Amino acid sequence: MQISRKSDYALRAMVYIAAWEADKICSINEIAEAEKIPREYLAKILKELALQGFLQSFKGINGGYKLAMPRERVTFLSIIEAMQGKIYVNDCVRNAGNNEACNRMSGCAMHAFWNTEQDRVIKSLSSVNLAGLDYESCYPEARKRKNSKQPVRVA
Amino acid sequence: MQISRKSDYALRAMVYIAAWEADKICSINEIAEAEKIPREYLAKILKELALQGFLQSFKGINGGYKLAMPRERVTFLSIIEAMQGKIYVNDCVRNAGNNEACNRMSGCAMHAFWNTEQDRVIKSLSSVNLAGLDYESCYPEARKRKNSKQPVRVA
DNA sequence: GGATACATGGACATCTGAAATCCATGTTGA
DNA sequence: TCAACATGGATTTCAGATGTCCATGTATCC
Repeated sequence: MQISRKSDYALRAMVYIAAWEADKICSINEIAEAEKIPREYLAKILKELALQGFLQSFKGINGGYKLAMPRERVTFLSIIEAMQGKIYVNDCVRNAGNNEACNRMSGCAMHAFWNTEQDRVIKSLSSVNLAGLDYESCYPEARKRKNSKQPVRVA
Repeated sequence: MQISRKSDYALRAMVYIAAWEADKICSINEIAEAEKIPREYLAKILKELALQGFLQSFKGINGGYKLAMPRERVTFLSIIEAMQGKIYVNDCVRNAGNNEACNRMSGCAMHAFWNTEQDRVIKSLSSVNLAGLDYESCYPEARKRKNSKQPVRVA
């Protein structure tokens, strides 16, 4: 895997939105400025996130975006895959099962390793969600959320 | 990180060479054919690996490459970094410490996660080396190495 | 109802680096 | 002298990531 800038932007935007009260609507301009993300590019990303059900969009003046689902349900992995598609540490793993499988598939000396590594990465990225972050130290200006119980990330 | 095809080729080539007795010299053509790697591209890769001290090259007829150091000393990470340079799961981590550090560095809600993830990946890739692979099942045709004690990969 | 501040959508431009190829040259052993 | 190999460098291809522009639609406010 490689976290593309696009995914990183998406994550930052989602984290930013998640830092505020659930009903606050954040505009593209606001997020772009706060997170130093190219405005037009961010617009694309947010639209995509909305299409994929992560965000709810509001048009017109005072428009913008807010989370479309509870923070607990939004994992890093889901955001990243929404932007980049499925991620793989190595083509060796990506091609497992199809006809482009690596030529020494069955006996590939490294295959077991890549598989293990792949699982580990997926598990890690799945283990963090928007409810498990330390918003206070990151966005002190954000109003505190009502239910501020923060599940600890699985080590 | 993302394992580029180049790194994958390099790994496969190194694994192939490591499967044989230490004094066997493998030609580019031989490796290219066995591992299905574009011949000219592989030539570049092997030359680079030689320059960086992983392989020893032999010119002229019957020329080729053999390992330049004990298999134990060649980790996956070292090969990958030789091909791609330092790897990072996210620019957030790459820029740590320099002036392009992410704008919310100190309070970035995700920074701790990426750091942990980065360490984990590095540790994993460092934990496998050319001495810890199951060559028998992968290269049955390869003559068995003399010292065939195979350290088990750290789980 | 007009001005304003938003999102939308699509086309376009840029840029980068991975991946691959070509070919001319040097080296060695039979 | 030939065959089989490595070396070196220039060049190409190509896709995808990244970013920009602009015309259009929509909701709110005065």
